[in-house]
Amino acid sequence: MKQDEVKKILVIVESPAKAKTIEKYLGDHYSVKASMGHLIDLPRSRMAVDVEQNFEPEYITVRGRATILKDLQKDAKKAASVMLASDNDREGEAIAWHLRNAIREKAAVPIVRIAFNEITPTAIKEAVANPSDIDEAKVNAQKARRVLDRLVGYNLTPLLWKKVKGGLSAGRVQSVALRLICEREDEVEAFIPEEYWTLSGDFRIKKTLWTAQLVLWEREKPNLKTEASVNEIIDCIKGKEGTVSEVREIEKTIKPKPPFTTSQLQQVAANRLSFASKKTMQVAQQLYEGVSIGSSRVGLITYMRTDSVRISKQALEEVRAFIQEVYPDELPEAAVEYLVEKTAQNAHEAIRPTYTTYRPDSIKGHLSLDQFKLYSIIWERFVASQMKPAQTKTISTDIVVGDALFRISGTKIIKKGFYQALNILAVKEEKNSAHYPCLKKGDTVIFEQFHAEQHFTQGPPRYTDASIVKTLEEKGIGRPSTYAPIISVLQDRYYVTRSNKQLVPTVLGRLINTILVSYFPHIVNVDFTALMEHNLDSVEEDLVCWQDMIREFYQPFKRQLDEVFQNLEPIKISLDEPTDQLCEKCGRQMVKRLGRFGYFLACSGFPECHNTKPIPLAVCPQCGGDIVARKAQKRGKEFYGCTNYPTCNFFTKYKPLPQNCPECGWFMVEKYDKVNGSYKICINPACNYLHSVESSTES
DNA sequence: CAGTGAGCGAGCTTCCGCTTGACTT
Repeated sequence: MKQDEVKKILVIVESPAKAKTIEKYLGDHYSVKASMGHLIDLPRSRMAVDVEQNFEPEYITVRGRATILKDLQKDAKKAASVMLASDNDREGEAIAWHLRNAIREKAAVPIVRIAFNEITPTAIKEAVANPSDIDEAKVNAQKARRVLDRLVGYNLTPLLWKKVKGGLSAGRVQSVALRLICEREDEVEAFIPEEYWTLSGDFRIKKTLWTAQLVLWEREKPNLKTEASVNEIIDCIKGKEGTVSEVREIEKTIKPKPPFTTSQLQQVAANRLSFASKKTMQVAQQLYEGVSIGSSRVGLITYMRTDSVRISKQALEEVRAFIQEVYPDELPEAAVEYLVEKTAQNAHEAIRPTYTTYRPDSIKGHLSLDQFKLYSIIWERFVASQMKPAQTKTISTDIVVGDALFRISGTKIIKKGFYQALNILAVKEEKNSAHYPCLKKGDTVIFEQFHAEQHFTQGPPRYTDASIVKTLEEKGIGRPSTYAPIISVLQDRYYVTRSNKQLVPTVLGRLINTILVSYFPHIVNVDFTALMEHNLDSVEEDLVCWQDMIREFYQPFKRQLDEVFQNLEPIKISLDEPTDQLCEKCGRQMVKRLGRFGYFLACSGFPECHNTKPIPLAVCPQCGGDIVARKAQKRGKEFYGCTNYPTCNFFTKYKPLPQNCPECGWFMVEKYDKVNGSYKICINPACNYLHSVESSTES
């Protein structure tokens, strides 16, 4: 009874997983609760920024978050004091500020702000011992950021509704991402592949056949545009003896890479594991929240939304002890330091395993395949980052034949260094050292055969999840928590589609981009965010008042906005795509059209003919009808059924793939299970055709 | 725990950033 009367100190953090850990560190006198992000924000339904009244924002409790806020207020009333421990960055400061205001309304308890940049007992205890006040200037910087994004988004978007059509959107971040993707597509289209040829020659040493590449012809880089030009060279050198003119050895030191930030994790997971950004974050969240190992639940990685490569002292000591034990020769004298980007807000550590001692292989049985893969790359990258560099030796051998210079080179690892910790992350050269021929200057070789090979110059690559995230991060656009949602929103708006792993703009996406770039080039610009961040810094340093910053941006923006609203003619170009289907009602061609609920087939004879139907995805194996996407009653998940329902009740929750089963002709679907990962399989339960996929891009 | 079944062509939609769960019978 008496214990209940002892008032505890209420600590409020953002993430519930963090709350649990911190409560453990702080002990009985503290109660740690989570806000789960922002609880108070601008309403979604209206602008809620009073441009006449000095840009005063109107804040409300976020829909669905009222109970959390009420509970926190209740807890605060019963507490001895409150410590606001939201993340130590701009958004975190704003969360703390809103919480303080809300708690003050209901409870007369002392409220302080505490901050820490890592979840370790030392850091937490130190933070608790050094409370401070909320940094009002930082809060103002967040306010400016929030208001600016609202003004941009909620002004540009209705312009698109009015001039193009409903359901569209525009914003400081998404519209720049769209622009990048569209401009890259322009380059891809403008690119004209050029033919070129290369020449290689085979020679033998004992039993082994080696292939050398032509690198110089008459002392110049060969510029071979046609097969005839290659043959000319071959004619000149055929039958001549080759002489080794030089053998060079180049040694190279290769340093390990820093531990993962969110952006780097998404890039590597996309490139190595074929994970979409969204999937990477979902799986990382699972690892962060914890998996059951034995009877306990273990959070396997640190927080996954971070822009920093910083590592806690405690983790450094642990990983060094681990390396000492497992790879004793690869432990550097001192811990390896990595530079934290100047633009990073640095509120969290890098993404790393919480305990290095949980080696991927030792806990594989407790993880799904995807969890195992993602955990492995996080673990490997972290351990490797604190090991000694690797060393390679490249032997490059030049062989002269007449006026031609051929070269053959091979690289060998001479010191494995951090490569020893890499398994999934290892690349070919790291796994097995390349061969090279044992030749020395003056040796002669006989070329048995020459090969002319035709090539074409490659155009610029389209953006992928990996490369768009990389670019956005480099330009400072978006934050770790938004990289994945940015890609999703472009797809949800039908601005961009995914083809294999590539991001391809749709006709609609390119139209929207053209409008935005034509009339708002300064805003839909990679430099706009950089300028904004620069100004926010001035607000944060209390050099500029946030309203002045916003006003300077808003006045010209508003003028331009009014002008475009008034003078731009509504865009009426057709976005319909022709199909080879004919309307069964009137015989005219059907077209693919984008409606409120996605694409559908419509008769091109509209409005005389009102025939519409869903897009067929596959042929029904039961009755030959069309399989189409359906939604279970409101908010339900999408499923796939036959258009002849209820006569035919064929039904599946798996999305049909474009190809049919080569064995029975039924359609194929992609399934996932924890043991095997993703695979393609025939929908026919009696058919066991299975086609495994190494890559799964969908989440 | 399993079952899930329109419409689009009119009258609602939207921003960025912080965080997790998530339908009905």
